[in-house]
Amino acid sequence: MPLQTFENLPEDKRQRIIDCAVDEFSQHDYASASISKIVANAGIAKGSLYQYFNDKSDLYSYLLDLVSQTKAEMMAKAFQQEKPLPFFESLLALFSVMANFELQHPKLAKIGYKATSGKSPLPEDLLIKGKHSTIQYFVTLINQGKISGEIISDIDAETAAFIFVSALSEMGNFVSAKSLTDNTIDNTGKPTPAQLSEIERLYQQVIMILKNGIANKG
Amino acid sequence: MPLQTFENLPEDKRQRIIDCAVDEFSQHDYASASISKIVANAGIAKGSLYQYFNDKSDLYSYLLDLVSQTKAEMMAKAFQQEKPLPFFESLLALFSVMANFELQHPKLAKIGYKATSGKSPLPEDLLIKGKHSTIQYFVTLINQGKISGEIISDIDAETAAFIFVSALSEMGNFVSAKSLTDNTIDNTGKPTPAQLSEIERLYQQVIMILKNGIANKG
DNA sequence: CAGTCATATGACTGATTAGTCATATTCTAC
DNA sequence: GTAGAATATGACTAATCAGTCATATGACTG
Repeated sequence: MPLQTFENLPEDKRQRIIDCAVDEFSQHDYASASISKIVANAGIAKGSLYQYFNDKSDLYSYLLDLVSQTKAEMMAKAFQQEKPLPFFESLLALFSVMANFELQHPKLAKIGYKATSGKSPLPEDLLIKGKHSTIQYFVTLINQGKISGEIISDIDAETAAFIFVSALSEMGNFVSAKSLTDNTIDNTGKPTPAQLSEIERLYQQVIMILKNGIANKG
Repeated sequence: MPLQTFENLPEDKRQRIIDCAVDEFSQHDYASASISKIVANAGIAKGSLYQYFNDKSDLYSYLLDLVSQTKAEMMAKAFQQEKPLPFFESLLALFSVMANFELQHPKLAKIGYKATSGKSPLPEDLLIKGKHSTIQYFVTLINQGKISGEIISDIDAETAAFIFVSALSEMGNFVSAKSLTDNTIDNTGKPTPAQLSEIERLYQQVIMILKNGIANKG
């Protein structure tokens, strides 16, 4: 965790350091990310950074926390409402949160993606554990769907969960790849209404396919 | 491309160098992969490596070629037969090839995965082009399936293709993650029969879900 | 044996890295 | 104003990196 000195910093300076660190770690994996470049961009002395963080991995942990906290906040907002939703509405809400996270915090999303896709100093078993717990979350959701009768009971929950997680983790890339080819981007960092509706269409289509399949049963 | 001198090398030495380079580039992304470590492991002088390859990126290109050639060979073997298959059988064959590639050449698979998942010196647009062309391949396949009546005609082909590619690219990880938790691994590098049947079950399940969906329509 | 040529070598260069630490500056309290 | 604590600094260390090059080795030729 960062030292107290970092929390004591004036807000703008603290934010500038975070921004520069996020920039660097979103563009390079852990090993290649350069502390020297971060301090140069942030306009502080290297020694100063080591007043705020114990070492490189301490800074990296801080950023990972920032990623998961930001995502968790968006989740909490989306699900703040009442009772458990029907399965496919939960799925829609989840996809929506993930897509919005990608659009509103693309750099944080990249850091998270790098962390889970193998290029981070996280021990291999921790990574696998993380993925496994994400899959388990979906397994639970799917099993609830089976009980409520929304989902075919002899679907393999783990396989279905795997497909969801794959789609979910690649959707961000797909969305941003599509954005790059469109001319609909403004560079304010905020997604345009055109992008938003395009994305909404995308994940509704994805859920449609997962729900009904693509085979013609006529 | 590698220089002629590399092709002239005695087979065992050449293979040792390739093996060490594959080891290094499968464990680290391009920037972090170390030429110094490769030559140390291979037991050759650093100068020697530069007799065989122009520079680091030349060696890397060689490995990427190795990845795509190896995969292409497996594809060719799987599809050497006659006429175009029905859509879902093509899909099954494709999944099968990818899973076998992952199991038989896990290190090459890792290099390929790193190259497409953002951490390589490949220009961004080339990466996107690569992904796009993979998706386009599926789009074509799906559109053929629509014409032949196997696939619902108002499915969005690009969205479906995206789901396939996502599942395909994550399947390798999923398979190897499952292998790690099982006790069924022997360390000869070859997959055990138990693994193979487990994997076959997995991608049959995946195709089942993509085909029919998971919703209960009873 | 001598001459020629392809290959092998590892010390070296200049750049970059994470992290340190003695010194300097700034802030707080009296 | 002044003592003392907290913070800021950047030159420095030791390690590592990709890439170079003068020299050495060894194989083949006449």
